[in-house]
Amino acid sequence: MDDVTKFPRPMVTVDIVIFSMHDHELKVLLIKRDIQPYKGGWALPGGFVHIDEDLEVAAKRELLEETGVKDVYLEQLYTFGDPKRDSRGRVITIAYFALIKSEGQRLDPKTDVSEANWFSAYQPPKLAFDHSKILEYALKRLQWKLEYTTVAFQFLQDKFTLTELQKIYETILHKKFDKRNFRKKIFALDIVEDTGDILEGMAHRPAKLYKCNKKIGELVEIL
Amino acid sequence: MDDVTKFPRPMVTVDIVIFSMHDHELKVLLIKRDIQPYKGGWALPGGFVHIDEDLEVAAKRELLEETGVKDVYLEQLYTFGDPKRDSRGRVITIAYFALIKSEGQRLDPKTDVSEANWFSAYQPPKLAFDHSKILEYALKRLQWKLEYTTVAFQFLQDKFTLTELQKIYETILHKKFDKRNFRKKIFALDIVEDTGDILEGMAHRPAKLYKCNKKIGELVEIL
DNA sequence: CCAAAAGTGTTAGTGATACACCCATGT
DNA sequence: ACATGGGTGTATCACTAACACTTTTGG
Repeated sequence: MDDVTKFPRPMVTVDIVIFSMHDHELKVLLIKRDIQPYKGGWALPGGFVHIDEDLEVAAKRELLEETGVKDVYLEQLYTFGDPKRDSRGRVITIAYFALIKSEGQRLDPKTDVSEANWFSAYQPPKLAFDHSKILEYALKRLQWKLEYTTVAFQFLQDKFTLTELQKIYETILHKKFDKRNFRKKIFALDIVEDTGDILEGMAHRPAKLYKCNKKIGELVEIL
Repeated sequence: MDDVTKFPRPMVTVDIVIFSMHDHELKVLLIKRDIQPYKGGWALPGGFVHIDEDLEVAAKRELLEETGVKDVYLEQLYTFGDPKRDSRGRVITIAYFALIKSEGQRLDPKTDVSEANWFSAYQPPKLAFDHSKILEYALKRLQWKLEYTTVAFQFLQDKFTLTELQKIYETILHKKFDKRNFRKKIFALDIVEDTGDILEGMAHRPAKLYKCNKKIGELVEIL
């Protein structure tokens, strides 16, 4: 058996768990399958890796094709390879984890998909294949990243208020933070900068707008 | 294109970065390749995933076949899929991260391999394919795991002295710790238990032997 | 008695938590 | 003037970091 290229080969896909924050709720983007198996069911966007295509490139391509979403924060999540996870045969999937700014983009699926939609990440519908397991794994990663890196800013526009930032943390980690302590911590970490602008038009005192001065995803112990 | 099983398929392998601690040095297990490409060169143990085999099972099987090592702590590390990483064609590899007790096992390669040996993990020889990159990634994971989980105990026998434990940390993280503070921390975390035994026969005061009372890899902020 | 590693406490500083009131705006 | 969320400081407690000497053994 010297010619290793003769081994039977599995199929390889990428699946993307993409999160966003809408109306103070964490959302995950799902697509409605228009082919079997699980036709008509909801699934993570994803698809087959082309034979000459890098994995991350494949993930970005599938995301764009199936949902119209681009310019995301993307990182590899985990590879799922249970031999029985797909009834069509051996399919190994490399799952990716993506974040996108709230109200960032319109959904505009192009291929293979009848519909793409945002769902509550904590109460998703039943999902095809082992996608529920992948989603759970992604949620854990998101929580971890929030506490130890600056990914939270990825959910926000370039300019944001500290209350918006705090809500991101509270929503994803399911706990309340003390406003004064939260701000003290953020300032002490020196990860935001006052832009000088304020958010007007509210029926209360206008909030200062800040921007992030670290690279997204940079390792900084936040909480 | 409804029959997705007709897509051209990549090859899929697993590679295992297995660490151990010998003579206060972190070691990685490498095998000498006896087939092309990189014949005669050093590489991480690994090989093709069988068509009906779970990924973790494949990693354990390859490790046993190529090195004789079993009963390891094993977790998935990362999936490397650069289309050019293997000259034989498209090969995607799921890298695993493994730890084994010091002086745990004898090396006893069975197949496809002329030789298996331990090398300094920080000054390894030139490696085949992109295995240097995989090793670097594994070293980072190891350092992280050491600080935030109880994996360090995986390097030690069931009973160990606190100085042995401290040396694991110092060797892998490249820094010295104060003996008193280190012990205070470990005791405060309540992760070790006095066995009542002592390590005799040294030309100095004998050390107490402790055991770990947490599951290996459990999440506990150590340092 | 010497060498070598084991074992042990205190202090000062830093960061975490808990907590309540005034401010600026739109209606 | 009132409702709404924005913005701020202090006191306590817990944890971290720095630091040196005595103990026990074998040779």
